[in-house]
Amino acid sequence: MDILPGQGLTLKPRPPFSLELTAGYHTYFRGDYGADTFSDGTYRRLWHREGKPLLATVASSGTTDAPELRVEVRGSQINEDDGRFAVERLAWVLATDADLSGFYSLAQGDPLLAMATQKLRGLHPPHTPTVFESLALAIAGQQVSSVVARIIRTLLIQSFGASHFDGRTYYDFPSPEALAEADMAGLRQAKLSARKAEYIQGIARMVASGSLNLEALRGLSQGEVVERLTHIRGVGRWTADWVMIRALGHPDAFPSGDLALRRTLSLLCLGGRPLTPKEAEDFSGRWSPYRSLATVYLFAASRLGLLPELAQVR
DNA sequence: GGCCAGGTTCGCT
DNA sequence: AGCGAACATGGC
Repeated sequence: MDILPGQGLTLKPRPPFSLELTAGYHTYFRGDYGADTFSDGTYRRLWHREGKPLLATVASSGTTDAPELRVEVRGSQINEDDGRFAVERLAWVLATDADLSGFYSLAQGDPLLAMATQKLRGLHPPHTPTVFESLALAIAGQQVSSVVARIIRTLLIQSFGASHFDGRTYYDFPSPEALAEADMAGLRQAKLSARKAEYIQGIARMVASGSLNLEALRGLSQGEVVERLTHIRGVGRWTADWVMIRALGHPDAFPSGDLALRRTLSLLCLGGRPLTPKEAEDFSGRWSPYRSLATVYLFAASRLGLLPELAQVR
């Protein structure tokens, strides 16, 4: 077990940045969720590089306006390249380079967002390490309630993403290879429906075999991403929207089919009157070209129980 | 026990 | 194009 490097790495996010909010979001502000852990001010996440497990821990050593993160990387026989890899991953996962200024300017002219950005100042849009991870997570969570989604996702990660070192068990998101080789019974034990198991395994097999390169979606326009993703069996518009927000870091995606998002919109903006996906889409136009951040802030507010306060704004 | 949840596909009109 | 059913499962 090595710790890298002795003197400690630092990461300087673009201010304002709140580790509490950004890392917290990964766990739905509950301490842990799947492979992500955030407790006692420390964010932990494991992933693999060239088959080697790397455990990164991050704690804040600055403030929201002068942010600085202390990073530690652990693993066996790790080298400086592993360290660089880990820091790069962290920068992406915590979106440390994200520029919030345009969104915050827009928010000044929108009472609801003004309140949300004030409450959630420094929240950067959290990203999944890989496109595959967000895609599989999204499919696992299709249609079911967030409570059920959490159960299914956690089981999936615990069943296929375990990694052992230093006498402990840690979890990474399962590799495409692991899910490609999984037997149907195992996937069903993770409470996936036969259909979802089939979707996820199908994608895992294509990625593992090299016939589908999800990482190549980076750099394509939103329209192209939607086009390509929705051609994959099991992936509809909702799933593509979430992948663009969570994995690709697109600025202006909006999952207008999302029931939770529509309910939030209904409560905060329409006094409880239900709205259709089309209406939600039209409504979201006012937040363009920052609709991804608007979505992230609304979900963060919801998970932190801030919706009642925000509902007062209008 | 029935119905609804952070959808998607498939088979009908 | 648009509509309904099926799909698993937890919670109210």
